[in-house]
Amino acid sequence: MTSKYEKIYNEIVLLIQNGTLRANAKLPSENDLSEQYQVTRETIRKALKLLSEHGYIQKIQGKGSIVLDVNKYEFPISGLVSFKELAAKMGQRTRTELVKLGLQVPSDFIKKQLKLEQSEKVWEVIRVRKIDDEKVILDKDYLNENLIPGVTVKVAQNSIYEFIELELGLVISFAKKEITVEEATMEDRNLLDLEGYSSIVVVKSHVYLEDTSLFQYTESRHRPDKFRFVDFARRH
Amino acid sequence: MTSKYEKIYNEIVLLIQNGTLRANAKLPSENDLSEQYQVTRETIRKALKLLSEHGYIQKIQGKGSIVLDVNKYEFPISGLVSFKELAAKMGQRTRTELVKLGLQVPSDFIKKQLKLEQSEKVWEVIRVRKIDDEKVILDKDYLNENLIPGVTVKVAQNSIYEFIELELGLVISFAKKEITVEEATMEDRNLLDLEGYSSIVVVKSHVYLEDTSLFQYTESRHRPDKFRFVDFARRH
DNA sequence: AAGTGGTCTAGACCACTGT
DNA sequence: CAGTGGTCTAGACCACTTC
Repeated sequence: MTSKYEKIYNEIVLLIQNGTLRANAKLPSENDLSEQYQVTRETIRKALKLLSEHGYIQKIQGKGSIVLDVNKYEFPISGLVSFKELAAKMGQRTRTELVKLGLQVPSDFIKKQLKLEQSEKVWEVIRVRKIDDEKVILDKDYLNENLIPGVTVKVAQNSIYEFIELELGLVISFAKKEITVEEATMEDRNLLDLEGYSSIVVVKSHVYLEDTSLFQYTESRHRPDKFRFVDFARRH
Repeated sequence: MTSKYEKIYNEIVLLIQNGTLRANAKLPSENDLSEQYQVTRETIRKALKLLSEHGYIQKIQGKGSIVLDVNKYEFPISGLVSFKELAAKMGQRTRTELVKLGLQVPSDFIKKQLKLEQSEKVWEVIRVRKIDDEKVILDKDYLNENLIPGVTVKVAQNSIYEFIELELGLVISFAKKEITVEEATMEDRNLLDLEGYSSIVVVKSHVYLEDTSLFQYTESRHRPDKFRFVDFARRH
């Protein structure tokens, strides 16, 4: 069940993406929109709030709402998006290789990252991401087996997030991410095509479910020249 | 004039930051809060929406709102925060050196970045940021002089954002940012203490005012070991 | 069944922008 | 001044969780 304001949001996003609403165009006023969509103004405002938060429009008091210049085919590691979802936007240029999948007693470091009690096990999933046939990203995932049971080779080769959301019916809610640059390890050198680069861009994520339980710790290790992070930020 | 929901938001943030509301504690229900603050539930919900977006709480349908574990003294380059605002959180360990301030005819590159017409001039502001007496960040700012007139040495040494918001009375609204890793230039080597590092983390920003006019292009160039980007992201 | 958050309505008043 | 977005109200119904 999608709400009215989400439907309106999606419709307007489509209008912007297919060019019906161009950059710098003015949206109809909130009153007009509430007339058009046969809902109250507050419902329109919820849709416009979403558009504004996602960088599609700018609201200006007393004037109206303006369509912003969206750079569509950016590479948005921003937000909380799985590699498979990213790859879909990049076309046929990406490929994933599963290096390792196992159910393990975690190291002290992983135990600390996942805030585990004694004797809980974790899935270790190590994957190499190829872009244009170069191995440029090393993803090391650690998943709490109590929360995420039954990870298979098939799942790891396809998409863990898809498995969690569709098969297990869980809702992924939020993540805390940290980007740093570190010296490449022996593992990085062995598994990636580093081409002489000696440092690695590391994106560390702690990912949580809707009920605030921490289910995943990930290190996504990128060759520096292939790393790009794009962000839209509003000032508060 | 701050709205009711902003006041309520600020009050609850304070309760979380000073420990009155600890991590994993449950907030009163929305009905209780609307009773407490003598406002309607929708107004409470606006305050809670803000708290949720900023990573302070998690709302769970049918259950309630839970205080999240906020890592307070992180280094949040996330969002849209000036160096001076950041420095305030880091205590007495930072210092800014103004390297260059001038009003110039822009290069083709800058003209393109700022989408300038013919013959418009820009302020070039080059500053080195020291942390613990090491020169680790090189900030190169380019400001459209038509929009931001009268930048002085004093302003550049203190805070350009403070000048824009307080002196000029303009409202900074949003930015598009991009993080990449590049080879250090001669300029980087000359102005920073690179300590043998050959690459630089570059944060490029296009910053806009409330009326969607683009007023600033910035390159913030960080020594890799001193760079850290922290982000809170919700999945949509 | 009771309590929670999620959505939606119909209306009001305000602050700001343009003419 | 009219038209815009920003805030707030009082009430309704729904979906979900817990007992």
